[in-house]
Amino acid sequence: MPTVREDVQYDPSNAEDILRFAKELKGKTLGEWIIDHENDRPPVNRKGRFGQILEDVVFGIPNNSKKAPDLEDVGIEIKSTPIKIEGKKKVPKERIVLSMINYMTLLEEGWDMSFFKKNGKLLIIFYLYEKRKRISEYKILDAILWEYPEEDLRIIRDDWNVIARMVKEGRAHEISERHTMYLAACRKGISNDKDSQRQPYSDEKALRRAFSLKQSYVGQIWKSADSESIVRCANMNKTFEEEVLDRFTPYVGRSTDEIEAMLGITFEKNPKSRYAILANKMLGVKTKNIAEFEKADVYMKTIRLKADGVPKESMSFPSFDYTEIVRQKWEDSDFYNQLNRRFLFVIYRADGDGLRFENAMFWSMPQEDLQEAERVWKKAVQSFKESRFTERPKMTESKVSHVRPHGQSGKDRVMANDGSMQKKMCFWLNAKYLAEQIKTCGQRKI
DNA sequence: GCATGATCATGC
DNA sequence: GCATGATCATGC
Repeated sequence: MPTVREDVQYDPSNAEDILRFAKELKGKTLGEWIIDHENDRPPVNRKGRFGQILEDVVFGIPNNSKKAPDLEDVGIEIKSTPIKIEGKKKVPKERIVLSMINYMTLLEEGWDMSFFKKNGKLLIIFYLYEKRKRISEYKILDAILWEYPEEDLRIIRDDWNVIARMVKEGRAHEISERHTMYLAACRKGISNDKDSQRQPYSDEKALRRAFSLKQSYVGQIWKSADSESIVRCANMNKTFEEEVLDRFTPYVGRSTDEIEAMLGITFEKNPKSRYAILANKMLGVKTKNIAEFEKADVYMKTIRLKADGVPKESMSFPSFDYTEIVRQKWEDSDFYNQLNRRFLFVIYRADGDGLRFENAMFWSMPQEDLQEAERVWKKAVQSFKESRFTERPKMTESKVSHVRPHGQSGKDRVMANDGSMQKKMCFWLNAKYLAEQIKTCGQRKI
């Protein structure tokens, strides 16, 4: 029996071609395939039905539960997973369920055979789940070929070991999803005795379980589908930071007009985000979601210097929630988390009427300044606790940071910890402090 | 010229 | 509709 039907429009032995075919599904619905099958395949909304139809009708792979991946030649397993709309965001609706766990054979099969061989490479089709629609109407959002990044694989392998160890210790019946990080043993089927499984080192029956990728991890995969990778095609001998800074090199010293001309962009108006947009363009990416930036928690900020090298403005951070902040400790506060990461400063300097791109640099806050920020934060929190909302730390009181309004207008108010309505505020890094940091950091040279 | 308050533009 | 990054405006 052939692995795939003969009329499929892709080459099942060529991963690239499979991905091409899958990408072409974007924007389509299963309805486009199953019209002719309406009678024998009523599109009832039933768990897993979307995946079955997709594999069968679109990819031409008959339903099976064999050990080998769906596309055996290239070792690719096809998975479809629903995305739902939550507020304004699209997020995964479920975990992705992988192969069943067979407690009796798990240990002898080992990591490779029991897990990696079938689940190591996934072709993931994301579709938009909409409550009132039939599955033939769900729109396919995206398709990606997923291979686990090295650092994720380490964690997943640890997760697998946790599960295997419990089987080895005769505790398969105690396995739970909360024991693992990315990979989980999720329950499968109904929880009655009839459905329970034997395990090798105990007489106790264990629930049927399958390997699955946790919903939060699916969220990471989904996000990465949506972002771009800088190092994907980069020179492997360079570090990530070197690669990033190199992208900016051709523009160093050029005026923003020149850069815009080089990049072929024009601004009709003069949006406040102009230089941030320009920074993204110089990096050579279309979106803001640069995969490595997200993973490494790098925070890109544009800075405009006056001719004398001092930033024109202080640097703002997201506004805080009074009710939250008074309950938080410094170590788990938002401001601490915002500061305690790597920054990428994209720096422009005033030159005549316009601006010149000076350079880009990575920066992290020195420890002693982080302590100073902590002092400012604690002072602000103390004032809020005592309902002294106007006595917030001013720029003159600390060399590092201060608190200032940050709303959409002066009328932009939020509920404070004492129930009163107060102006929306945020922490800022002082312009002068930034000037000093840029100077010392700049001497280390990019 | 600087500190502080206020607001704009974008995108989710 | 609002959070966010960024910048503008004003008064001392």
